This record gives sequence, structure tokens and C-alpha cells, in this order.
Amino acid sequence: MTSPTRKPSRIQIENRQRIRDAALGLFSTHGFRGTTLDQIADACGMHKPNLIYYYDSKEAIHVDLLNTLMTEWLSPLDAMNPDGEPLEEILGYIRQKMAMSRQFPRESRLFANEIVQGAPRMLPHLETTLKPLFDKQCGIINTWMHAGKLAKMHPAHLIFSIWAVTQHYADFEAQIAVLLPGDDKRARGADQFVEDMFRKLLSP
Amino acid sequence: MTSPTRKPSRIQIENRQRIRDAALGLFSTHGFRGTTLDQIADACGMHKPNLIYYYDSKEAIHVDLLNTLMTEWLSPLDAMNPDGEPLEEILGYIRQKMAMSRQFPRESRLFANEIVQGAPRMLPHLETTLKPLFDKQCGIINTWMHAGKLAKMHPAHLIFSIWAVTQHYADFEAQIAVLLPGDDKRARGADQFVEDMFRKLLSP
DNA sequence: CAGGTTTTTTACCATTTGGTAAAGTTACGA
DNA sequence: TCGTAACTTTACCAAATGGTAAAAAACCTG
Repeated sequence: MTSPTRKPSRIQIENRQRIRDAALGLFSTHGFRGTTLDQIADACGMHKPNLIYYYDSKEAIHVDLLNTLMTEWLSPLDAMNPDGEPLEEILGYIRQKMAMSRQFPRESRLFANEIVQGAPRMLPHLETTLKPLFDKQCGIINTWMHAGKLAKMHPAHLIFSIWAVTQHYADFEAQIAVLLPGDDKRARGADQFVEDMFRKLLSP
Repeated sequence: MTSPTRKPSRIQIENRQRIRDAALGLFSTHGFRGTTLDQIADACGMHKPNLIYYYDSKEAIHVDLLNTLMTEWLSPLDAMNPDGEPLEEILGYIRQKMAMSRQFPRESRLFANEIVQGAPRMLPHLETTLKPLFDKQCGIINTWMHAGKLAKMHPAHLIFSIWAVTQHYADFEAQIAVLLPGDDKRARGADQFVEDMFRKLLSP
């Protein structure tokens, strides 16, 4: 690999992307230890030493994935506007989370795997990146509640419940597919239910 | 091992239990592939070949755990009484799920790991055991709703949301511990929030 | 307490797996 | 177009890992 200061070549950008995409699929369904370098190499049509040429180790791929995805995964939370209409801001956030569960289930499961196992590779990132954002948004929600715009409740637990319910549709998809077959209108039904649920909960 | 028809000896019962207990802790935090036989042997003070004496393979331990725990994990759902007071029956179920999240987080995470990864070793069990119970309880809830005892909503999604919110406290504990430190009153706050949330949601 | 049965331990093995060395090939700027 | 740096491939390795063979020890029952 070239010196760390040099900007990456076109080939580097492309191949790192190929690796991340293949690794995302595998890590998200088999976990870190359940995925082998050979599987990743296979999935992206490269040879194993070639992966190590682009990433120092298997763990480096995993860490890069987590860090790369963390920001975009959180961006809808950051986008909540303190000056907006409170109920619509939160419902908008919930809608985005539901859409992400459907469009990016691999990302959701990657994080789920990591957190369920105690966040061994992400705890620092949670402290430095997630925590400040979380606290800020809790503050905004709290302001809204005290202004009488929303029903009063513990903002942190409210966010937890939003994460729990929305991500559940991606993370526990295997179970849901068994219990509620015929997936045509499943997505719409879920959207409807979740929106109604939080609207009722939040209405003052 | 002795013939399969013979009833297990005292030592067999004890040692299988020791193995399951150690394996539960490890599988639930490192996943199936992330746990080694040596780790399990270490954790229960036995030698590796001794594990294989009691269980045919590492996978056999995992499967036995999942099957053994599935029933007790679901028993509160089964306990919902069609002739009881609807709101109290469901809130009672929710309280039990919250208590289980706190008392048996290892079990919760074991299942979470398994389901997130596509339930590779549990799909048949979900179909045969969980699905019928789930359908039955959805029917009961539906009856209650049509009798005007509860707000009308999709019963399946209601159960999903209960599972999502209650199990979230066990499965994502690592994240919650970062975001809401000072765990003294965290449990009480969670119980309060979840109960209020579903009471408001379900009131007709 | 004798003798077989169950349980534990030691030594070992084949495969898998993350990673390396180094030669070979391709891309690209001067 | 030529030389060098970037990239790819082949061959390989040490450690980890799931599991076995068989001897040794502990246990139970007649």
C-alpha cells in the first residue's frame, strides 16, 4: 500500500468498496467470528491476500464498516429540527427509521450483532459519537414536552422504544417471516402500525 | 455415553447442566462461532473431550440450549388468559417480559443472536412451536379488541412491538449502559415507561 | 469388596483460518 | 514507451479448533 498521506487511487477506492460490500453481507448474517476471509474474498471475486493488501486484517474491515456506517445510520436522528413541528419531527424520524430497516437490513443487523455481543469494537465510538448526539436530541424532545407539544415521558426511553420497534423489523426478520407470511402488505402494515402507535403515544 | 433408553445418572444430569450454564454465558455474548469448546470447558471446569462425552458436538450443545430454553421463554405468552381482564392480561405479560429481560439477559441474547443471523438452527422450531402459539394469542387479542375492551390494532404487530421493546433492554444493554449511565433507577424507569406506553396505546 | 460400567484425563490429529513472502503482472506518469 | 510504483497471484505457514483414541480413575452394585 502507498504512504498513508497519499490520496487513494481509483482502484483502491473501488476495491475497498467491493470488499466492504461483500463483508457487510457476511458479517451481518454470520457475525464477525462466523465470517472467514476466504468467504469475503470469494464473495467479492478477489484472493485472500488481496484483502490484506487493502485492509491490514479482518478486524480492520469490520471496524471500517462499523465506523463508515455509523454516521449515515445516525444521520436521521441528527436531522430532527428543534424549530419544526414536534410531533411531525418525531414521526418523520420514525418513518425514516422504518424505511432504513427495509432498505438497509444488512446495516441494521451488523450493528445488532455488534451491540448484542457487548459492542467489543464499538464502545468508544458509542461514547464519543452517539452519546453527545443522543443527549442533544433528548434535550430537544424534553423542551417540546415541557412546552406542551407532546405527551410528557422520559425522552431517553422514548428513543429506545423507537429504535427497538423500528429495528426489530430488520433484525428479527427471520422470525417475522415465519409468524406473518405473505410479505406483500407486511411492510405497509408495519409502517401503519408503528406510525399509529407513536402518534397515539406522543399526542399530548 | 450409555444407551439412549437408560435414564441419565445423577452425574450426567449435573454435568450436562454445568455445561449448559457455561455455554449459555459464552454463546450469548460471543455467538456460536465466536465460542470455542476450550472456552466452554474452561468455564465449567471440565476438559474438552469430557464435553464431547456428554454432547456429540458443539452444535449439539447449542441446539439443546435453544430447545430447552424456548419453552420457558415463551411460557408467559402462553399464560395469557382469554377470560381475564384484557388490559391487565396484556400488561401482565409485558411486566413478565420486562422482568425476564432483567433476570435472564443471557437467554434473551442467545435468541437474539440466533434470530439476527437468520435462525439457522431454530427455524423448524419456530414453525412448529412458536407459530401455533403466536396465532392462538393473536386470536385472543383480536377477540378482545372486537369486544371493545382494547383499542383496535393489528395484533401481530402489537406482539412484535412488545417483544421489541422489552427484549431491547436485554439485547442492547451495552448501548443503553452508555447512553443512560447510573443504573440504579434505570430498571425502574424502564418498567414505568414501558407500562405507561402500552397502557396508553391499548386503552380503547 | 470385586468386577464391570461410567466418567475423566492425556495425548494426539486433520482441517480451518488469519496472515505472510515473494514473484509476477498491470497501470500510469514522465 | 519505458521505468517504477501499484496491484495480483501463487505458495506457504503457524496457531487455533473441533474432535478422536485409548488408558486411567472413579463409581456403583451384586
